[in-house]
Amino acid sequence: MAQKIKLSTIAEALNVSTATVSLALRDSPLVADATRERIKEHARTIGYIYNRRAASLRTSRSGIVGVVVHDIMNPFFAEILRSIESELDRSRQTFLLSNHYDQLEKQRTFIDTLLQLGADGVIMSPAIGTPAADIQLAEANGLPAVLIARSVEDADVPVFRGDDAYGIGLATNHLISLGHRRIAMIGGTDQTSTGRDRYRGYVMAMEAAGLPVETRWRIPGPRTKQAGFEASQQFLALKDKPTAAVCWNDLVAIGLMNGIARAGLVPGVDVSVTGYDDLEEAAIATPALTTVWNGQREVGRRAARTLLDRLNGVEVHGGQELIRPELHVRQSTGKPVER
Amino acid sequence: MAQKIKLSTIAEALNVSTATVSLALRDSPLVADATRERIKEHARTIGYIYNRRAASLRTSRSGIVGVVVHDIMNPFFAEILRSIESELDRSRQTFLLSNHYDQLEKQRTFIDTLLQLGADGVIMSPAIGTPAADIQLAEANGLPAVLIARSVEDADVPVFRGDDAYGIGLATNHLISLGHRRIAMIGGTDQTSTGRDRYRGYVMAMEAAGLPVETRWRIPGPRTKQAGFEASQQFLALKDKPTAAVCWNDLVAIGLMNGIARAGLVPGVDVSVTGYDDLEEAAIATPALTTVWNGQREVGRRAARTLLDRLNGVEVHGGQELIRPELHVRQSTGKPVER
DNA sequence: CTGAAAGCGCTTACAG
DNA sequence: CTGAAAGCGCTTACAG
Repeated sequence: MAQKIKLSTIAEALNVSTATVSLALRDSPLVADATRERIKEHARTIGYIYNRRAASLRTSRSGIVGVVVHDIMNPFFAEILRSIESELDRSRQTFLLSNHYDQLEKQRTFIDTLLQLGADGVIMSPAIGTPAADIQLAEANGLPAVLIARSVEDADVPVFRGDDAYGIGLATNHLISLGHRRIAMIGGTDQTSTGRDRYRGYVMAMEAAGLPVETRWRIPGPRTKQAGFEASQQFLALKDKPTAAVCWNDLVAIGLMNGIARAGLVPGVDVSVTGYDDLEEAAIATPALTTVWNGQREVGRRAARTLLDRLNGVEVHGGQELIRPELHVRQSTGKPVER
Repeated sequence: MAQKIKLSTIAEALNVSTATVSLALRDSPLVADATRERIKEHARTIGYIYNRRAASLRTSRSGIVGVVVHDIMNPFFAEILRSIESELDRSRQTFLLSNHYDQLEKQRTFIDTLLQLGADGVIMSPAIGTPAADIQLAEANGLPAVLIARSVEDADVPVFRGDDAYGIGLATNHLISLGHRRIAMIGGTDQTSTGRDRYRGYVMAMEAAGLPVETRWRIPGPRTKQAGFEASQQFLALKDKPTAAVCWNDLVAIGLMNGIARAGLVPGVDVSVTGYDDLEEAAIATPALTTVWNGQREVGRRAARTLLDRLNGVEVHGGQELIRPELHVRQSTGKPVER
């Protein structure tokens, strides 16, 4: 690798100042057209590489936006990420991705890295137990934050998430209207705002219909296909086995249906199952999954836009913005069959 | 946000030089223990944030490693990424992730960003059509590269991937040994080294067993669950319908099985299906999928280690390193049933 | 429209 | 063991 090419290399070769080169490369109208073209042409031919670290040290804007979620491999987040990506792409921000796997320490390390790199902002689905102080620390050091999927109490930043209580109510009421009276709730945890809201939505719907809510019908925990698959055993062994299951998300629902099928029962007939999120996969599952669309693309798009607005100095108010979910009925739910 | 805290803030407060502070914070043995502790303690209490841009401008090491793959949401890559992540984590490198969706332009933009940020290295699954020159450009500008999953002709860098011809041979031979004679190959493309190798492995196994290879039994293209699902129609309408299908990967296989089930046939009985990759999902599919373990974790781990070696100045030789796949037999394959 | 000079916040020889 | 000074490669007032 030859001598490093920098602004001054170009400046010397063309007999102009580095200031002129700098301005020309950034298409400043201050530079005469001819000069600008000459400079850009030369930069291209000698293979000049812009040094963003140097620029950012000077300007204190880095062009980096951090995104941290529980797990990027989870298709729910994957769909959100895709829409954040496409939104950010057009603004020429680089996005730095990370998982925290719900470990506060990992999340802190990532935020620290962003601060060190002088990132312009962060979009995060906060790890379980994130204190408001962690977010305030970021904000206080010039790293504006926008939350997705989960909220953090007392953190005065914008939050975009689905209306979980309402959404799970749609699924529960759908089952009730089909005639189900014993309905289980599988998966989720009380440690997240989402978990609490969904359970509350389920209980409210049951009670509004005058149906009993048995604590043993709740199997908390599962959030993955594998865990849903394993939960099927517990579900099938339940005394007064429910005829339907409201699942935490599509992954749990699909796993549960696989487990039910493995046990020789027919999901959608012997047991009605609802999912949540409406992943691409829901429509091609067997049977096709009745589920609640959770507005992933919308969440990602609005979170990204809001952050970009903040970066551009637009005044943005904190607080939750709830996306309204929709029920998508398919083949995994039907009238109850008693055997 | 108050006055920005920097090295000199600490130096002035404690009446030492910035050099001493800099050394102390990086645990240099050159600094007396007492001084070091005093400095670190003070840095902590006033909330000092290390400015990596400034440091990296000076040292020309950034602590950033780029990783770019076709699609991080694809579980095959997801598993590779997880192992890269855990390997990189212990070396305190930050990793910058990106998708290129097989678009050369996106890949180029990403590599360019890495160069501008002064990244230390890149691990990539090259986009279809990546010329060796793209990789040489990176290397020439001080960005060492390591390839995963696909190779690029004439690029003299380390490559880690599975032995695809051998692996698909395992699946094909398994079906042949069960008595299948008409075997389809679903998915994949001739535009990637992986695609060519897998098709070659299938053809070789068929010919070695003296079986005919009909071009209409090949349905190229599908690489996703959705596409596999859609391909089932074409497959089921085939003249002399094959009794088994070797699929490009687990996603295609699961999609295909869903499509077969939707048509009223029983996958694993009426049609035997094999996958490729052995994703976590393969074991809980219905029926459980017979597939070929493709060594994702191994690929990620070794690619990351090799890159870290290069960063530490260890001499590394270019060229392919093939991970040997293994057949995992489950319920989706059985003796042929003629109707 | 263009140039000379200062400065962003670190680290690294070098001197003591 | 510690300090004074130069320099990494940009951008930004300021002057002309």
